[in-house]
Amino acid sequence: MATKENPGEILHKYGLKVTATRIRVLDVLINSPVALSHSDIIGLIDDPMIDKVTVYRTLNAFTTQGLTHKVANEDRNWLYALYFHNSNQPATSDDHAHFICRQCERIYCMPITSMNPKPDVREIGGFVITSHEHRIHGVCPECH
Amino acid sequence: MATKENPGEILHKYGLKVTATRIRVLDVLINSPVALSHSDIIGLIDDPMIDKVTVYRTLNAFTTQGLTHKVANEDRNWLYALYFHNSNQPATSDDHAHFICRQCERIYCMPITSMNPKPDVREIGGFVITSHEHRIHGVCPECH
DNA sequence: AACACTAATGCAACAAAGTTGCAATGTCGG
DNA sequence: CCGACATTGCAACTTTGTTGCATTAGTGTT
Repeated sequence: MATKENPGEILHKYGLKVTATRIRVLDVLINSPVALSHSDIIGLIDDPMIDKVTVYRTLNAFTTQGLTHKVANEDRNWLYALYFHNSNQPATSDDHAHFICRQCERIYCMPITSMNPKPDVREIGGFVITSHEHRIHGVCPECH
Repeated sequence: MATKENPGEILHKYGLKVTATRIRVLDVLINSPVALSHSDIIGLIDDPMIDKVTVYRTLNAFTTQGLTHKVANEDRNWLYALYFHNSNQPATSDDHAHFICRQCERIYCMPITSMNPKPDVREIGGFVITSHEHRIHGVCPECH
């Protein structure tokens, strides 16, 4: 799995210049089982010298390059997660679901399973379906 | 269908005091086939005397009382829609889907159909599922 | 190892959506 | 019609995220 590589190699592979802030942000993402917000990441890095704008731009660069994807939480803040977590091959936003724990409010990116069925029609009443996003609410393993 | 009643009756039925702003906001929602943002509603009322804070509080009151529900759009702004649109019985957030047009970006609240399958398991890998929200992307009838 | 090209950073200022406090006003049951 | 209580309107504020720009740093080439 891609997380066996070190952050520098991963950044290079995704066409991103290797800088100190990017390594630290990527490291935090690699070590998280859940999607993280900008403020989560700032908190986990826990260094007053880190610049918030640089972290915003880092996350946007990661997402543009396809290293991460973003998903809005229930408070409508962006959360970021690596694409290659929970699967061996790169995922796209179309082929995984998001599990939102109603207790801890954390969001897990889930691989496709029977919990996440695709629509079985491609068109209905003039509405043409091209993709779907499944947001599954419940309680995560840590919360019970 | 509930939209045959007038706005005053509807407000009363949902335990909301009948005021001029509430009637105007409800009227805009009744006449829209899609979910509307705060700024959409302000624009449709088109009266410089309308107060934005009052409209925010009106929409929160509608949602608290179960007259409307809110859904975040792709820009993570809240959109509001009547619960009783597109169905005869009141819907909950659990049993309908949202169709997001990738061209006009409008969001339609859809009744349950085969486009919107429920997860066929209630638990997987320690994740207990209690509800799901289906966000379906595609092109709406107006855009092709 | 040094160079130069280009991208990334750090700082301040800004933007948009939405909330809060509070005095003034309006609604509605009795 | 009155009084209790909810709603309104205004200003100030909060939070999240973006933009502009001068400075700094990474990277491929020589």
